[in-house]
Amino acid sequence: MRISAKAEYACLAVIALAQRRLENRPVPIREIAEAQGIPETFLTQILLKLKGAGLVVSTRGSAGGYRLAQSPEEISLRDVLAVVDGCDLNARDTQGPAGPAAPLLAQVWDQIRASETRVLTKTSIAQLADRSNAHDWVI
Amino acid sequence: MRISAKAEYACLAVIALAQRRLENRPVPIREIAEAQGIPETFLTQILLKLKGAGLVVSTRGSAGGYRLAQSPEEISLRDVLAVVDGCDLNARDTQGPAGPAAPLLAQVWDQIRASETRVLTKTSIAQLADRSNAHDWVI
DNA sequence: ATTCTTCTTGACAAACTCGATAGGAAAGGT
DNA sequence: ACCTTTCCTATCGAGTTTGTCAAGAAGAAT
Repeated sequence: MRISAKAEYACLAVIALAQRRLENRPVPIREIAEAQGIPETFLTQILLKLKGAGLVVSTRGSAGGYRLAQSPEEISLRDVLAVVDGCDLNARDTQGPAGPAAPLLAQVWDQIRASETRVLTKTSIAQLADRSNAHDWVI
Repeated sequence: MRISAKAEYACLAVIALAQRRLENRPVPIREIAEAQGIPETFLTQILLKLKGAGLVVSTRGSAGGYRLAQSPEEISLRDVLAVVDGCDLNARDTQGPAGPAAPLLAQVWDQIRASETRVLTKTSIAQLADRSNAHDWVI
């Protein structure tokens, strides 16, 4: 029903990493934060989770930063959101009000989540990164 | 992305009212709360908002309670959710991070919201109430 | 009139989200 | 060796969500 700020930031960060992949060097947090307009301290925590999930890898030190662990074509929006939203994307809460009408509603929520998942799964990070580059090109 | 407890409670309450419409009498909050497993004091606030939006009407006094203001066929799930979620169902936040890739994501979020709205608009309270009655009938 | 039921209203508390702050650890440059 | 850069971790605070609690107002039944 509602897209959290954390989720959006995570997606933007991964897209930014995909766009700078050709430079073949780690991208510092600050650079991503400034480019995408994300609070730097919050992005720190998000990238840490993405690293824990194996989506990105980090390098420490003077020329350190983050880079993608996989190719952008293999990463879907759903993969990113599954990390930050705690994997409860399509695992519905089995602890509903348990009233007689609750299962009916749950059925509708499932239907909504299914169409949501369909869109997220078919949208890869590579698609978004390319589209964004194309947009910059026009300007 | 996520369905709030308040939203689910509101839908359950309206469905419950639809099911007891033939009895032609106001249904007290307590009765709805117990039947659907909703915290009674919280349901109080939700019904107040639904009344403010003109979806239900209330009668005070000894034989008082709530009843639907319209026929269940005219009420869609979206109508109910629009009330409790503060009308920001399809009005996307124009205050995004404003980074270069943000519009691309906003486009995807819009796509998701659109398919969401499609499901919610086509699902009427009457459909859910009937389905629930049929289910009880089988048992 | 009194009492009982029910809605109405406002204040309050626990949990989560969004972000800031501060200090530490690892690695590279000099 | 030293110092800078960067990641890493923990904690704290404002705001929202999710409820709870208690006192009040309005109407029906007796």
